[in-house]
Amino acid sequence: MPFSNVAERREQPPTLAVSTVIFSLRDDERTGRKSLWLPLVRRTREPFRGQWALPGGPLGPRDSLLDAAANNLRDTTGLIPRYLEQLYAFGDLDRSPTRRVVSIVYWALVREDDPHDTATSVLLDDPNVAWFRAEDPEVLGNLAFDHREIIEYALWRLRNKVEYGSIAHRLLGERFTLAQVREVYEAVLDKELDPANFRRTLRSTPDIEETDEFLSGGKHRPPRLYRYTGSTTHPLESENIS
Amino acid sequence: MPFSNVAERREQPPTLAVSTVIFSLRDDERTGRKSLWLPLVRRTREPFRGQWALPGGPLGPRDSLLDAAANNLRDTTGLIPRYLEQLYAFGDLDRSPTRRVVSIVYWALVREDDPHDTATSVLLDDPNVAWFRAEDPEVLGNLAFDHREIIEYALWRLRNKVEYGSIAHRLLGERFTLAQVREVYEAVLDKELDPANFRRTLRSTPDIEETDEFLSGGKHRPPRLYRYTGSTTHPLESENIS
DNA sequence: CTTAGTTCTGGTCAAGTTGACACTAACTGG
DNA sequence: CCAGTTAGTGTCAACTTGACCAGAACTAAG
Repeated sequence: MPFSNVAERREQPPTLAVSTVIFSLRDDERTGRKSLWLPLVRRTREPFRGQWALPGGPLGPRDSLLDAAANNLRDTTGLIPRYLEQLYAFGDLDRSPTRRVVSIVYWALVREDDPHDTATSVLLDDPNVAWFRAEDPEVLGNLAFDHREIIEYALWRLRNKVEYGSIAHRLLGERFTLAQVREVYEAVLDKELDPANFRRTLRSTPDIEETDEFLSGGKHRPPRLYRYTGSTTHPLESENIS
Repeated sequence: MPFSNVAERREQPPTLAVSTVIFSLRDDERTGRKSLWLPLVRRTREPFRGQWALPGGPLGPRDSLLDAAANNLRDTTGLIPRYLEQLYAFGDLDRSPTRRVVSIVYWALVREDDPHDTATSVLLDDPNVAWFRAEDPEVLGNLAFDHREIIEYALWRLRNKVEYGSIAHRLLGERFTLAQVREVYEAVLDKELDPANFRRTLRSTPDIEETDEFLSGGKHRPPRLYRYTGSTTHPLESENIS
């Protein structure tokens, strides 16, 4: 351990790191509904060796914050999310037991079946990366650093955001049924919604556009597919990955 | 200038700084209504010497991010806001022409007549600190660094926030009339609101409580004073200044 | 003292939105 | 072709919203 006491390490200039909370929608046998999952990486070094943590790493001198988050994510998990938004900067003095670290945390929404998302292969092969239910108390209770608070804050932000904006499409594919959008809302808000009323409100927003296609294969009338148009987020919050 | 070219300075570890956008509500003769004002400090050193900039400074090794913002604000402007919330971390490579700087930006809402707010004296005596209309194009067009974008983003966040939460009371005193709350909304949203309807909606929220007092002195029927109760913000976003 | 001017405050009404729910449409699988 | 399942439409009552009216309660002018 590089510093023997708190006073000493506090004199060091703060280190800058970047981490990411990634949410995806997956089936949850426990509830029968879909719910939110997130990938974690196992720490291979002290402190917190062996415990699960958010993917992250130091800020390189040549990377913007966003690039640093995206690059690190690619390297540690194989994920290349289309959507990455800054969540919060965490800078308390005692976040890490060994050094003063300020972490800029990003959050991402990914789709299980995204073609960009090469993660499936990487994640399956690497025992140090795995997906967990975002609200599993077992998981949240044993994370490294202050990552529990970070995830809980990310969940809070997600809920707030889904309520008054449309980010649901980021968890879905290019085309989607209204029932899929409803599943997103149900997973995030954790309650059931009336399909008919939900349809009515969604169709009244200008952001979602009907296509001529239908999704067949279910044991029922094939639902129409829709497409997302429009952008309600601030430029700062919708930068694209370079 | 410490580094002669871009490639060289980019190899340096990023410097961490903290800045703050402070909004206050003041009379605006131009519109007749109240509008948002913010204090800026004149830069005394290169780069951007002589131009106006947000108050800010480097992150000290012993300060949390919030403390750093609060302390710096006190030292440069004399302001001690009750409310300080993290806005965003700005970290693009070319924000500063001389060094790589990552700035954690906070934003604050202060009241003109806050007893905490010792700023009046300091601000009046110091020619390098002054208040400006937050949306004055003259001012926004001549700021140092990327501070124009930062302020515009802060305004955007403020509008979003005031729409679905109650932060108006932070710009007002302990007790306030409903008309004062309406003035806040009118200033932030930049449109007039119907007093009767506004009253109806405000009184239906549980966050605002009637008192037995009335405000006399106006040339009209004295309005009842109200008090704010309740807290809708996430713990992370309502930390108190130490 | 009266009256004009002002804002506060309570109310009404029509239009729009929301939640609950009934019912028909269109597919699959036996 | 019939049962099962979800898609999608329609309706109704309750609630919310915006526009506006009118009385209440103060100050200031005469």
